[in-house]
Amino acid sequence: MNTLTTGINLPNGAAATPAIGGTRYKEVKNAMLAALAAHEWKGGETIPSEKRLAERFGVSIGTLRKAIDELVADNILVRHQGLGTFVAQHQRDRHFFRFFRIVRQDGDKTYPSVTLVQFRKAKATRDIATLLKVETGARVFTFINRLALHGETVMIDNITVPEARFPGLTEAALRSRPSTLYNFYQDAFNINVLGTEERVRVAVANELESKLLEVPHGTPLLEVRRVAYSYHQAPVEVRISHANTARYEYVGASASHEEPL
Amino acid sequence: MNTLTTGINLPNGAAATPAIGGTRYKEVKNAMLAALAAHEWKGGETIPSEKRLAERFGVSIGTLRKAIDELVADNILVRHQGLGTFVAQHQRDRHFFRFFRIVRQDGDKTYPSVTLVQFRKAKATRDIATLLKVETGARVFTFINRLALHGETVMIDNITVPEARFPGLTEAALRSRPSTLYNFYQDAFNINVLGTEERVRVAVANELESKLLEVPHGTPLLEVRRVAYSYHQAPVEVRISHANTARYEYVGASASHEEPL
DNA sequence: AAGTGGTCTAGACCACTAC
DNA sequence: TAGTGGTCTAGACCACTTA
Repeated sequence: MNTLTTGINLPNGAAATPAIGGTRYKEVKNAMLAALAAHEWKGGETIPSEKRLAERFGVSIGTLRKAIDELVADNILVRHQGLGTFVAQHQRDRHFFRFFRIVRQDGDKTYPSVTLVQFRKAKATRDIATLLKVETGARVFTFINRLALHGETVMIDNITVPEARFPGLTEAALRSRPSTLYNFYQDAFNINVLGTEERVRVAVANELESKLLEVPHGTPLLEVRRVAYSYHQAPVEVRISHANTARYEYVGASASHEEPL
Repeated sequence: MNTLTTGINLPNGAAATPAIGGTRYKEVKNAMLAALAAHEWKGGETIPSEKRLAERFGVSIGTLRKAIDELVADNILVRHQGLGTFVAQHQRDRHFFRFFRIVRQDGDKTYPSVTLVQFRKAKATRDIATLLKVETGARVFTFINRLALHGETVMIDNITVPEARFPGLTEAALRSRPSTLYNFYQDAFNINVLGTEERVRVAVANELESKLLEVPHGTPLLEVRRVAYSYHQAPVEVRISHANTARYEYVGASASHEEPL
């Protein structure tokens, strides 16, 4: 009952940002997400220090940290003690296996060697358009990658991205990208893939796939349909993969806190 | 430079528990995990209040809360404002779809109707024994479930559990369980399934499966191999599922913070 | 040495639940 | 009304990085 301390804490709702989120730290988180989506801070860059951000949003360090905690848990930010907080960047050696989930049956994980097999402009089919949330017939780029592990072709990726989000994408740029595909999206088009949804079923090899995978026409394959999302759950890529699981397999759900990579 | 406040914080390492974990809240988390593994608090029960636990472990409420935060993130504890903190319990309507990942191709999620098809005692094969971390030839129970969705048989589960952890398991008990299988493990054997690992590939229907799934012998099916883990990553169940993905499919990795159910 | 994030504290106030 | 968890604060001290 210390009446002297009454009123020390600001009443809730007096936040500097008008964003709605129920609690202060949610408001701060949303404000930071908005800044990220608006490219105020870009992939790989450092964001302002906790102290500065706390002042900017008019909250205490503890509250600011709780907002950042969640953005780190979402793999959107990365903290480095002594260095600062960074916008997470897709890198070959970091988080690559969070998206690439094909491993040898003995558990061995290796990076695939990727070859671009086909690249063309096209118009979105109804199904693809629905997944990408664009109009049916909207202009898209579609390309096919062949993935090999230990020298063996294991999977064929059929990838579609909307032209509106990837203006000026060319086959040459795709071929000469220095790192992973998602790193390329981030560097060249400011598109940050934050998460994916995948559905898996059995399919059958078509002509191209049976040729590239060196299996008989009609061989059953594992089909993985992926939609990749950026900020605000905006879909940015649809990918249909067909894998030969004779010696490799798909790492499915883990149903526990995300495995450390 | 307020010398008066020097020494207010206890030097690190003066924790009440001898458990090692780098930081105080990790120590507290480990101590709580140990208490949970030792069944000091059982599934569905409430644990002591934050205030009491903070006193017990000799830390402040904030530190205690950080330990509980992680246990909640791991789906081991559940908080209810005004009620208390509980040991999470497997329930049909809560988290069921975290483990059951077969949905209709249009995305529709329904509970499967499960029928026990076979139950017998057996000895662990080398492969199963390796996964369960028991001796080859150790006594196990193995049973087969048929799962139907919308009246259609979609998946056959072949489940193996070690007898040492499931003493006295009977076919009758399995059949008369009132809720989900993992809820039954928890209630009847104090075994809390905390996470799973799954690998997916294409397989082929054997005689029993083709009969139950009503597909021709040799039809390609989706094979899901699961190992379920309890505290300390102890494996408690191996499950090999074969699914007909003509109208249903497997919900794969999400690569973002765990989807809200 | 200066600046960053990482941990920890002690306590206020709010929201919810049960009695 | 009492007890619980949920949010927020203000600040101390530690560990790490760079210069």
